[in-house]
Amino acid sequence: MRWSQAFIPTLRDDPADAEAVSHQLLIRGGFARQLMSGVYSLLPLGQRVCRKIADLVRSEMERIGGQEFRLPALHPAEIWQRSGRWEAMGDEMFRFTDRRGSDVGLGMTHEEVFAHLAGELRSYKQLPQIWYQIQTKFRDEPRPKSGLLRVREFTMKDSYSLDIDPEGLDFAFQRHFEAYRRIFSRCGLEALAVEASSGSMGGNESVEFMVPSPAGEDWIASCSSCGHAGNLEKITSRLAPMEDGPGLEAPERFATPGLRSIEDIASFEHGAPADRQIKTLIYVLDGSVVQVLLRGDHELMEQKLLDATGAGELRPASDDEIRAALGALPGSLGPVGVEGLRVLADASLRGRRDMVTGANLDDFHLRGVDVERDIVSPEWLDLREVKAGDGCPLCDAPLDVSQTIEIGHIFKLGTRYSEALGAKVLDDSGASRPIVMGSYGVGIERTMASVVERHHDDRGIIWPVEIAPFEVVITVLNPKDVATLEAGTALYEALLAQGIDALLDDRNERPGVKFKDAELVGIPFRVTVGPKGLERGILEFQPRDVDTGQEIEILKASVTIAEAVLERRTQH
RNA sequence: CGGGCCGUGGCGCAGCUUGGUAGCGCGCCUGACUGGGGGUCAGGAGGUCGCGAGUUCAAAUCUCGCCGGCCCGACCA
Repeated sequence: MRWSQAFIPTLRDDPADAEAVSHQLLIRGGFARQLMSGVYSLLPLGQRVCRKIADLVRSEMERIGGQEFRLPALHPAEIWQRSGRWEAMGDEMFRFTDRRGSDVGLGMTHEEVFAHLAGELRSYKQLPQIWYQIQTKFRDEPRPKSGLLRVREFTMKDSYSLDIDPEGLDFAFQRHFEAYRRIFSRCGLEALAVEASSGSMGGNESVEFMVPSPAGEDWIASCSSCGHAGNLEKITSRLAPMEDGPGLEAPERFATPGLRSIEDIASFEHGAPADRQIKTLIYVLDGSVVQVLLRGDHELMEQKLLDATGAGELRPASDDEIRAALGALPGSLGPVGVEGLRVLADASLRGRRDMVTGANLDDFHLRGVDVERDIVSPEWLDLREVKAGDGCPLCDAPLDVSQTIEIGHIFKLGTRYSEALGAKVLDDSGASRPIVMGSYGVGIERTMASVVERHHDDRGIIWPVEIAPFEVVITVLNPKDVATLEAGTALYEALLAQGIDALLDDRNERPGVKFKDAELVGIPFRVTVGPKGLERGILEFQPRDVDTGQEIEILKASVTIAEAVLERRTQH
């Protein structure tokens, strides 16, 4: 491609509404443009990068035996009703009614369609299968943000494994795990594999691939000692044991006028430090009011509450609901003596004595509370949010907490979708069995944006060669100088002939403009062709990630450059 | 869905308080000079001031409504 003919609309200034680095650079560099909230056009450069990522993903899927499909984006309501997700997805699914009055949804993922197709399988002998596609997904996100990181229309590679039994699923899952490691590594990303909550996908085990970034929306905890890591929605921690005194024979009420918060009680002279308090939260879980108990210095992780109870919906109770249930308002709530309400307690409270909590009487608290003695049939669950410094659940070393982007998620689904959509095969004894499924996703544009988050400097993007829009840019300093332009063009053609993705910057621009653009756009190698060098028979060759260039002989240039590029293409 | 902010040439912004000729930088077009880090000079094009009502002799500016976008939170395979 000749830059003078290319559509690469670079901008000198960052767009005012771009916050994330990847957003700024992808817009400024001419890779993408916003069409509406959460919807972007990929320009030629962005399309080239995404195509390379998709091709790379495709090659790794084929490597583990994946077969590519092309599936509709338009889905009849019926198959989603069968899996129960037509309702469950709520407003996040784009929906419309066609001219005949049928409900149609835009596909946000393809478990249903693949499970429907899997209904054509008859025998265990046809298994295992890995089916995949790389296509557009639609999700009506409540809040699109951060450029291409969180959007409403995007490209996803999603694959599905079909097996006769859980052991087969385990194997397919492991194969995907390895494929994903290769995919992200080839993209130049060090992705952390973490234990994750499966959310509304169902299933019992899932692993997310996370890239650390300040633009991320997920928080993970990881152990630098043993490598254990998990999404904060999932991971638990080991806490230092608390030494409680004997406490009182029975809880004792005391006045706490105007004291509402854990902090208030902690600083009250007759109170207790936060870790000696019981925090009482009232939630409505699938329509019924429940008590949630945590240690005073802990926060509730709502996703854990959903996962632990299997509930579909959760919200904090209103003040009216709380008063009706407990007779007091937030600030004076406690679990002691409460009957008829489900009590969900974080495991950190187990066995604690001599605690302080609300008395269910406004402006009064109780001291000397013995959890086992005074609370009616609590259900012990892991509900608290892990904090940095908590002990690793496996090795007790302190956990780090970091902000990350989720670029891949792999799930063991089990038989939920195959049962709902009738995907069954006969096993070796002639019995009908539902196919055991796994589901595995990678966001293509999000991966591109994540690479930018990880690979940039103050001048622009620094693409890994494997997914760079072009591998080499030849900067012709003065295209009006015939000899210079001819030398640049000859090198360009020589590189193309060797299969190198080269871009010839033949624009009639000042050198500074062309250098700035090349750096902004992030092409991994730049060759500068100028009259002064030509007189000496040399060109300047400079990798984007290095500060200084090196001189190379013009006669050997195409070979030298091609070698450098090939060396940086990952081996596979 | 709650809270905050913003819509003025392609991009970044000023003008709005106190109503009266729409402005700046960059970019773009033409020409000349220049040619190793966003160069200089000269000339030029380009704006329904988000949309709609209202107030007014007069609205980018004041009022109301709507639409769109961004950020924080809630939510989120």
